Amino acid sequence: MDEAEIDEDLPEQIRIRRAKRDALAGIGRDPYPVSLPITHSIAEVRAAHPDLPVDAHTGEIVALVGRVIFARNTGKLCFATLRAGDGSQVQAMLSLDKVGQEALDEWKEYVDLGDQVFVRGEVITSKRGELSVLADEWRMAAKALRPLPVAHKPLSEEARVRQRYVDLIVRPEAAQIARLRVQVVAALRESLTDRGFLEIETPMLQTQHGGAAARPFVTHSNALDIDLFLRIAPELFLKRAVVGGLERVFEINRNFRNEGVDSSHSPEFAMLEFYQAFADYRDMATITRSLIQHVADAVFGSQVITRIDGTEVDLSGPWDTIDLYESLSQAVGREITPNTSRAELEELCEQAGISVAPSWVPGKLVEELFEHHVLAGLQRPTFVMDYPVDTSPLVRAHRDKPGVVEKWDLYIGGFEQATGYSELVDPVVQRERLTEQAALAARGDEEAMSVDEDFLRALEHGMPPSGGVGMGIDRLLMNLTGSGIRETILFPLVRPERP
RNA sequence: GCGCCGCUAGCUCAAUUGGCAGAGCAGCUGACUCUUAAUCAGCGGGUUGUAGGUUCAAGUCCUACGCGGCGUACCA
Repeated sequence: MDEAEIDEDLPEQIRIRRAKRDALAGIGRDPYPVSLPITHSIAEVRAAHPDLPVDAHTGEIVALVGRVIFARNTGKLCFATLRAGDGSQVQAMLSLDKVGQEALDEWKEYVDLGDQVFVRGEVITSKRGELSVLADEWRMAAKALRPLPVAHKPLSEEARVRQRYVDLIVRPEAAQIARLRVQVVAALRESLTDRGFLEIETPMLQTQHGGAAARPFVTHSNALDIDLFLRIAPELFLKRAVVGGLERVFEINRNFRNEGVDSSHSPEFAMLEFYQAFADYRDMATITRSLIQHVADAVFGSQVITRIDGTEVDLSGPWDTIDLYESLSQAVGREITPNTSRAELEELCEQAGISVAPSWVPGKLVEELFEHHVLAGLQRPTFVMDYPVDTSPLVRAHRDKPGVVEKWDLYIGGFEQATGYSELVDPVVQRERLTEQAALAARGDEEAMSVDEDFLRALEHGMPPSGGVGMGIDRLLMNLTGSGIRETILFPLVRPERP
């Protein structure tokens, strides 16, 4: 296809903008100049003049760049609202008096919504009081070839996700969430570092499938000629570090799980995991609560947060703690224990309308029943304590209660926000558990872990009693902002568009 | 995976029983020196997701496929 044919296919608005780009170049105005003599950011100008009276002249000359998001042209006076990436805005004014006929005509001819423009001039306020730069000069900073979507109608969710660059321009909340995420992660790092935790990086490409119950993505190393797994969790490597004497470690990084995609699940998601030697799951619950509360204080200045969607979430105070088996027993009006028979659990599942897969272990049935009967009521932050042993192969047995492990799940806003363990450190017991997992895998359970001999060898060198926590970063953002997971991840995975 | 709903102009949406494919914003031309989603006058812009089928006639009905949303299952 030659260029003329391509031009034929382009939508009218893009053809016109291309022509403007070419025309600018034709009159010696670079539509994409390599540098511009900028003196101020829009935010700086705003901050320097917080409350000027109407029709004020400051005498201060500034030169700045912003994207044109609204334009109002009259015969001899043009207005444009310029927005910077941080969301700050200022009005540009071009009057015939100041810029002259030629510059004014060029402005009207070549500037479209979405263009980034440079203006230099005096900081003033208009007769309606709007903070403005009264230009004595303007230049194109970057000509946009595509029209901006309508600013007053919400972009469709698909367009927001597929073209986040546009979403970030037209929807301030999108940029707000992106910036919030950075602050949240920084606050977590600061908190953990202050407690003596070392941030370490462990393999994303792993030769064994372990650390969580999930189906992995598989890839291949040409050099080694072996299949590799994108990690589903960093757990087994962080524990190796603890064995080696790095007694407080954490990692904030991506995990990959080849599973469902919905409003709270993404195939790649960010996770904080941290491990502390000589701590147990109760200590880890305390730390987790103060981490999240510190994030709230640091980012929002309060533990009671008004979210972007207007709803409120209260993260303050001590959080509720409930026992998994006790709360379930209460909810179903019958005592459920780790000894409750599989038949009885299946019957309860049937009554609750839960379809039971034959591969499910009894602990899985208990967790399903718990989610069905108890979970819906959990809006306030709540630690759910003491899980079945057969669904938690990396957790140590409870010190008092037979049949359960020292594990909690933290629920906030109705979904799981974090999980914490007293880690299983006995290499003999760990080997038994992993061997059971491998047997499940051999029977076709694609989520079951394999027997990681190197990990077991590490444990055989003696791992101190330790607590560990995994916390979803995207989900923390969801709880703090009230958004779906695809809004908290800047560029979530989407199926490619067809050519 | 399964089920339901959707896909129409650059963007957001409408189109009655199957009967001429429309609006707002954006764009183009013109007017306007204080606008704020500026206003006024005029004008363009469409392979209705793709491929088939039924019909005198399909945006609308049927089939397949693609993409998306929601629900459900698995998972954090």
